[in-house]
Order: sequence, then C-alpha cells, then structure tokens
Amino acid sequence: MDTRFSSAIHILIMIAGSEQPLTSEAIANSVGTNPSYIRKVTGLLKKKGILDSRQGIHGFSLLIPPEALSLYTIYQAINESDEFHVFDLHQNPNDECIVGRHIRPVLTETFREVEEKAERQLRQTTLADCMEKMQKEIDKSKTI
Amino acid sequence: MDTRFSSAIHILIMIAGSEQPLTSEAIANSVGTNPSYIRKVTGLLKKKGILDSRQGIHGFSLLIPPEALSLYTIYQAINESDEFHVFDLHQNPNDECIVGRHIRPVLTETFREVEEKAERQLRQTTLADCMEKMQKEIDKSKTI
DNA sequence: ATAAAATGTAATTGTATCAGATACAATTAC
DNA sequence: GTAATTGTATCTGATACAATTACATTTTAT
Repeated sequence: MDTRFSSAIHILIMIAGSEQPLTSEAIANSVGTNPSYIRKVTGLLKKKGILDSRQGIHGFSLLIPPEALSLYTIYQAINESDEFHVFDLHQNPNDECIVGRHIRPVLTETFREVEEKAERQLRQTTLADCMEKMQKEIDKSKTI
Repeated sequence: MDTRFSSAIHILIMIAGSEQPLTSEAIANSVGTNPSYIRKVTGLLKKKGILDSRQGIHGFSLLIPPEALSLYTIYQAINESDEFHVFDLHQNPNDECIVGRHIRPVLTETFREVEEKAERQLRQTTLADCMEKMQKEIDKSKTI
C-alpha cells in the first residue's frame, strides 16, 4: 500500500496551518509514523519547490500558497514523475499475433482517457480546498 | 507493477474476436505470459460472470456482449472489489492532534471526487470500444 | 473404456516496493 | 561550542505480483 500521497497532504495541511515551526518528529506524531519517513516525504516535496527546510533548528515552510498548490503538483512530486498513471500495461504482448501487435496503442489511449479525467480533478483541487474541508469537519465535530 | 487489468482486456479482445475456441496456451502466447497466469485472470472474469470456460477441450466464451461489457465491470472482476480505489489512506493518523483527528473524511471525500471521475469514464467505455480502436489500428497499419 | 487435452488450483520462487527503524553526518540557532 | 534538527543511507519485515511447476479434475475423441 502506497500512502505517501495521503501522508503528503496531511503533512502540508499541518505546515500550512501552523504558526510556530514544526519538527519532523511533531509531524510524525500526527501522521502516525516516524520522523525519518516524514523527512523522506518532505524531501520529495522540497525537490519540487513546494516547501523549504533547513538542517538545524528551523522547521518547514510552504513556498506555494495553499490556493495555488494543486493536488496534482503534490502527486507529481511524490511520484517523481511528470506523468500521471493509474494503470500499468503488460510488457510482452506478442507481435506475431494481430491482437498482440496492436494492443499497446489501444490500451495507452483508453487508459489515458480515464487518467485524464482523474488528472483534471486533481489539477483543480488545491491544498486550500482540503484545508477548507477540514475546517468544516472541525466545525461539525464542535456543534455535535 | 499490476498488469492484470491490462492483460484482462487483451484476453477478452482475443476471445471476443475469435471464431474458433482458444486455449489458455494460445492466449498466453499472445499476451506474452504463461498459461497458468491466463487461467488465473480468466478465473476472476469467470467468477463475475463475464466469461465461461470448462475443463477439457472446450475453450473460453464471452457471456456478455462486448457492447454491454464496460471496463469498470472488468476492473471490478480483476480486483475482486465493488469499490474503485486509486489512492490509499495512511492508516494511523493521531486522534490527539486536530489534523490527525479530522484528516480521514477530508481525504476520503477528496480522493472519491477524483476516483469518481475516472470511474465514470471506465463505466462508459466498453470492450466494443476497445475492439473498434484496435480495428482502426489494424487498418492504419495496412495503409501505411 | 481409454488416452489425450485442457482447465482448475495450489505451492514455490524471484522480484520489487513500501513502511518502519536506526544511525550518523551535516547544519543551524543560541 | 553545544544542542537540536534535518538529510541521508542502510537494514529489516511485510506485502504483492509475475513466473513457474506440478498435479488433480474434467471433457473430448477414438
């Protein structure tokens, strides 16, 4: 199970919503994992210019405003890829068979049509949208 | 890499397009894998009522017309799940932290919105659509 | 009936990937 | 200079998929 994307959103919501600087240990405590894992994920986000951090006593800071940070950008950072793929193609279709010879472009195009729909939704959802949803959840829990 | 969905579509195009009965060995030859793997995949498709097969000399036969067989149905069969999931949630967010306490519904809802877009496209794409695309590929290769 | 052919199924191995954990070097703030 | 914290590498355990092998079961053909 790959939960890095899920964890990344959690991490970014924390960083975006905190006034005082957070340590990887504090974040790990909330995410429910260990500090090293947090650093691994923040390292990926840093590579993409999403956040900044420095060694020593410092903490993490967002470089992109939540309203401008799409989930797609986060996903790309985590997967270290500019392409968004949900489905994998089988690798050795046999060219000697007519189906094996022509299946690749069929699947590539068909899968792309599906992935494109998901990608569009990821592009138009921002970290701010997630933070807004979370605020509603918090409000909801208070009134009950 | 999970290529069962990709393989399943390949298998079903072959079965749908063949006049004479196919063996798992013949299918395996085209997909580029081994007969046992084909039987594992066809076994899943059979469970869902997508195709039929019998031991002995028989072959495989489609039970659902290609025009009525959506990729979503195939995906469900392969993954043995009625739910369509692209993203996994991290498992141990800490309830003692306000973010950890409320992150689950936020991510569940956000991911569902993305998955729903992909799901819709999978539902409205049929095996017949894939076969049509393949015919176009075949025609294209003939004219060149 | 018997043999051949084919699927059904289980078990094993190889391989890749992810999460968890630990350790330590590098860097910064005080 | 010291303490705190990130950066990074490594190791382990868990999980999942593909490939392979083997064999039981069932059906067809002769």
